[in-house]
Amino acid sequence: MSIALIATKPMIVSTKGRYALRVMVYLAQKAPGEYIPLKEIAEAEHISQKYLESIMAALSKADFVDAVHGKGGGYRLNRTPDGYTIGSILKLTEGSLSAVSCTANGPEGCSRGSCCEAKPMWDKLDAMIDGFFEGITLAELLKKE
Amino acid sequence: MSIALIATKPMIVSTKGRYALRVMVYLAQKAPGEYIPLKEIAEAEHISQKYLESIMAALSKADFVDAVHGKGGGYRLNRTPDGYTIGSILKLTEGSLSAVSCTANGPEGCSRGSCCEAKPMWDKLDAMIDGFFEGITLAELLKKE
DNA sequence: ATATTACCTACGATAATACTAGGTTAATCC
DNA sequence: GGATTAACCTAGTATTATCGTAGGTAATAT
Repeated sequence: MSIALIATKPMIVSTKGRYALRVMVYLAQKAPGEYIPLKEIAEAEHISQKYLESIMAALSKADFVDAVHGKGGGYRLNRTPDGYTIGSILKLTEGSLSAVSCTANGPEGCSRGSCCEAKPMWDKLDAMIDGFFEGITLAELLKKE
Repeated sequence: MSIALIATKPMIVSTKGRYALRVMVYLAQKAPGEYIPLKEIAEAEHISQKYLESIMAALSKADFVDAVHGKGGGYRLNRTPDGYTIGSILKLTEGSLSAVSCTANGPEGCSRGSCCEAKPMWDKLDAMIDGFFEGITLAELLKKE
């Protein structure tokens, strides 16, 4: 069984980051403290469970969620939803939110950096995007509309 | 001859769009009305001339630049530098500046759109990025620092 | 013990970017 | 008119990252 995917273009936030966000939203909507098995999340959200596993590994290793094995186990949030910024979740899964490669590899990632007319613009853009995502918490995402 | 490239991640603005910007900046710094052959630009900017050709085709077809064949020919800007927004140049070459695929394919590009908690956030982000790039002209990019 | 669930390593399919190759058309200069 | 210059056109390729699959191991429950 294969599902036709809509043609994708490189984006600043890929499927991976958006899946992570959806899992976090799902967990946030559950009773606090309750452990939710990944199978349930994958089915409810129609996301490949196997693919989700790799994402959960990152979230778990970074201590964004608690995990317990075995029956009755699963994942749960570690903090209240207002304790997560969207930026922190996306940075963890995407690695970086830089909009251009010029700024993605540290301050000296671009050899033309010192003489590039556009560099200040990219820096400003990155700062703006970072501020945008760091200014929103998971809790705020839940309040619909 | 092959040049090792720095590992790249998908970005909102790819090499293509940044090359287009560099060409436009280069042309803007020349005497207005003067035709500049692509060979000169490619050498000065250390960009593959062949690759630039495909970018120039888009800029020319969209009437961002004038082009004349033959000796003494080349490309030149069509307007004064303040007549181009960075957004217009990037949209032309990148196709879209959407940060997520959810919003890249029109308002109804995502099947989950109507019930997605994150959709308003993506829309807001896109609007912010669009406003950012549309608020900067080529002329402003030239004024260093 | 067995079922459940997280965790780990490796591989594969697809698609886009960033090129390369080789030509054709149009303009200028001698 | 021929040669040169330079834009334009079509097609192909290498690399890379994303997205997903496959099959196992470790830990916790009944």
